[in-house]
Amino acid sequence: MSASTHGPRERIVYEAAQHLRRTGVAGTGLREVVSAAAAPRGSLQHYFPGGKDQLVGEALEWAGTWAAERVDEHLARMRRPSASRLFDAITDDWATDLASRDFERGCPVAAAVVDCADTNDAVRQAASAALQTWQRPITEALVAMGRGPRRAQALSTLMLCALEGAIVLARAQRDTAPLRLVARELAPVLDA
Amino acid sequence: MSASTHGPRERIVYEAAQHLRRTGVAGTGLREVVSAAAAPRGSLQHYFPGGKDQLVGEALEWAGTWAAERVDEHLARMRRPSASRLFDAITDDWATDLASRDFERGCPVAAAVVDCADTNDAVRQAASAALQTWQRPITEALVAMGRGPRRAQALSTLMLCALEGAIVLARAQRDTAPLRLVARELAPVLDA
DNA sequence: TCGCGTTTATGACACCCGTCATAGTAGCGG
DNA sequence: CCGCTACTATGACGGGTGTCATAAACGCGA
Repeated sequence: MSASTHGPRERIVYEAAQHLRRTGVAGTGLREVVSAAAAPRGSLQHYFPGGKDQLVGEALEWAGTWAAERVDEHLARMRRPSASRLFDAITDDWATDLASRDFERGCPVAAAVVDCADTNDAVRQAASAALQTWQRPITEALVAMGRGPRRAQALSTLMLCALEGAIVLARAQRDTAPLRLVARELAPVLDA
Repeated sequence: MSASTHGPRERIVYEAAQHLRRTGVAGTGLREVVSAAAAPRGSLQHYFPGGKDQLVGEALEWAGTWAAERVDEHLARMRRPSASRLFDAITDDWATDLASRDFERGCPVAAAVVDCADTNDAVRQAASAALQTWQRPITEALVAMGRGPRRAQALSTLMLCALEGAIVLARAQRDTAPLRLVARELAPVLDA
């Protein structure tokens, strides 16, 4: 969960993602990111000639694969996996993260969509791709549990919708209740 | 849905809300809002001495009450209202709005939360209040349908979570499918 | 030791931001 | 007509933004 491999480039991408989670795309200053990453400012134009768009894109990609790996970890840890148990684990992850950091950080993908869906198609596509990266292992797990591909896709979409919305509500009211609620209410649908 | 009463002040608030929906808080420039509202720039410091925070706060409040009224309209139009039918109507509203405007505009409340939950508590509180304003008529309708107050509250929270998340996913992939999906999948839970 | 890619350093650029100070104009009651 | 309030107009300020140009240091192979 910390700064992946130790190069400055990786640290910048990681720190960009974290900053995205807190203040969105427009609120994320490149100078600030670089200084938080303890990286030289000159590295920006060297490693990210595509400018801010490229950096944000890579941050989203990183976040997507990180989330996907996290899903796999949860699945590996379960002795008898089920859809509701997986969703429980994911929402619990987020509830813990939100509460422990005082609701500072949300989902970077949601931040990118909300800020850029209209004005920056490159970022929007990166967000969409990150979402797919995240969703794939969930869908595959559901298939492994016996659902048909279509049904698995629908259920994983439902999970991400409820999760993203619950994160927004949780941050708004500074309370993890929405996350616990969606986990509880969706369980019957997910396990049906 | 257009510019409420015709005063410059109202137009500014309305236009601020619309701009929030497109580019978030940080991406919303005051000069731009004022010019879109065809209002004099001087009106800003006259009507909103609290600065940008006040304007954003009022925009969120306006959006909250507007959404609440919309809920009441849907309920009034139904001959035999049910939880799933109400949720259908709401998601359908959003799907139509998103598609008709090419996924330009999302939910202003989500935008405010994503951008400011960490850095601007005044805006965060305004977002939370708007969410409550929106949720109340839904909860009350569910009570009128026979649910207990606690259950009604839980179900309305579930609706908003799924809706907010579905809006994010829909904008990311430029497809209203997530909205239709959550409406379909949640129906059994809502009507149980 | 030289040379040459890779990486870093730093300052400048033009632009947009929110806020404020200040002066101006309407419009209405007296 | 005056006077006062509500509103508008406009320019400036300080600061932050992403981007670029340019030069310096580094590090490794020859």
